[in-house]
Amino acid sequence: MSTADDVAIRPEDKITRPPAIFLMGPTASGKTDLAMQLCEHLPCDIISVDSAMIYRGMDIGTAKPSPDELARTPHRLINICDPAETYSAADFCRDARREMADITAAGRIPLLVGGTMMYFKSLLNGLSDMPSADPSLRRKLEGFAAAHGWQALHEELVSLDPVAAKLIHPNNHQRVLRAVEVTRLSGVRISELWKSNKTASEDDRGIKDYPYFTRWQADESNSLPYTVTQLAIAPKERSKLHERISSRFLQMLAQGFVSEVGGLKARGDLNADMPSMRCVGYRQVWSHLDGAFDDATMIDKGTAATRQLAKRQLTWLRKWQNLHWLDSGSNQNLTVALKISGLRATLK
RNA sequence: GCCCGGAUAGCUCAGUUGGUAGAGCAGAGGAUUGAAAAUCCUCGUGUCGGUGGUUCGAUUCCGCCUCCGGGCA
Repeated sequence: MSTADDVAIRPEDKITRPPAIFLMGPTASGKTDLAMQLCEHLPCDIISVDSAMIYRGMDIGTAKPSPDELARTPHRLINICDPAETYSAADFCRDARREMADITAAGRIPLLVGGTMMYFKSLLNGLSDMPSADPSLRRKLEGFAAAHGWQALHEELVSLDPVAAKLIHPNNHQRVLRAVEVTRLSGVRISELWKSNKTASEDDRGIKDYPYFTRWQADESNSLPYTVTQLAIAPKERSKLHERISSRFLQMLAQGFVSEVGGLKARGDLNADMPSMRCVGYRQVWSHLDGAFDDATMIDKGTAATRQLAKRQLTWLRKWQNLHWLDSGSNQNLTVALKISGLRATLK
């Protein structure tokens, strides 16, 4: 296995690593518009980094670009799954790398645009080599939890992997389950695969009850072989973002969001627990169609969920390294983005 | 006009047998390795509608006033 230095200091890498651009930002910040503008000035092809736009038939609620826009500026990794399917960060890494290589081979620049920060992070740093989800094992573990309590499954994790058990809150069923799953399938503790450092908590914000923390250490053999310009866009004021979220949600409703969800519901093979139907907006409209609450409540809950999503996206971005910030309200973003990318020489 | 309820955190409400108060939601901060638009953690001082009275002490009891429901005329 190579170390960070092996890779970082090879001078030819600096020369041979092709360019790529990341454009990140919270929902409703204007990413798509800016990306399409960039495409008019750079030889870029867009790859969507969005865990909801992957689904076919989920157009209005995911704020997917219109067919017109897609015809003019194609987006890769949109409409690649049926809403009954699941997709993962690992699937994304594999697909995105394939598309990036394809774009690069054509002499063009991959422009990755989206709001799924976990996907960006995984792509950039690489995921550790661990087994993927095993539905039948998950069913078994969920059954165990249903019978004996989630606390019991967490106790199981304490015996299998005490470090992970310490890092994963017992209430976080999803991650407790995953940690047990990995150990059961691979025989290796997930905390080893994370390459966790057992360290005194130097940085204990948010995890002060936990005496360990981990760093997501890039596996250099896995990390992205590109020279990446990383851009983030958001309004300066949170209140401005909230306004944009609210007006965009109303606009989605005016475009027929409720009947879009109604159509998906009418298929009969989808349910509210699937990842696709847990997406922001879809979940609230689904419940509304079930009669759980009226229009006004659905709008309140839908916009609140969107605001919460945006907040979590900003939490990722706030600590992101090597990020260049753009203000959604500015009209200089295109100029600034071109300048930062250092790719003026390739202007069309 | 009269009677009965309400008036407490941004919202919906609980509560204090009189010792200045707490839930849910919203909001803020954080975590984040195959579900990630997911999942989870942390954070609650607010003239307890106004005003006068009783009291050592009133958000709590009493009077009046204002506003909002509902009922009767």
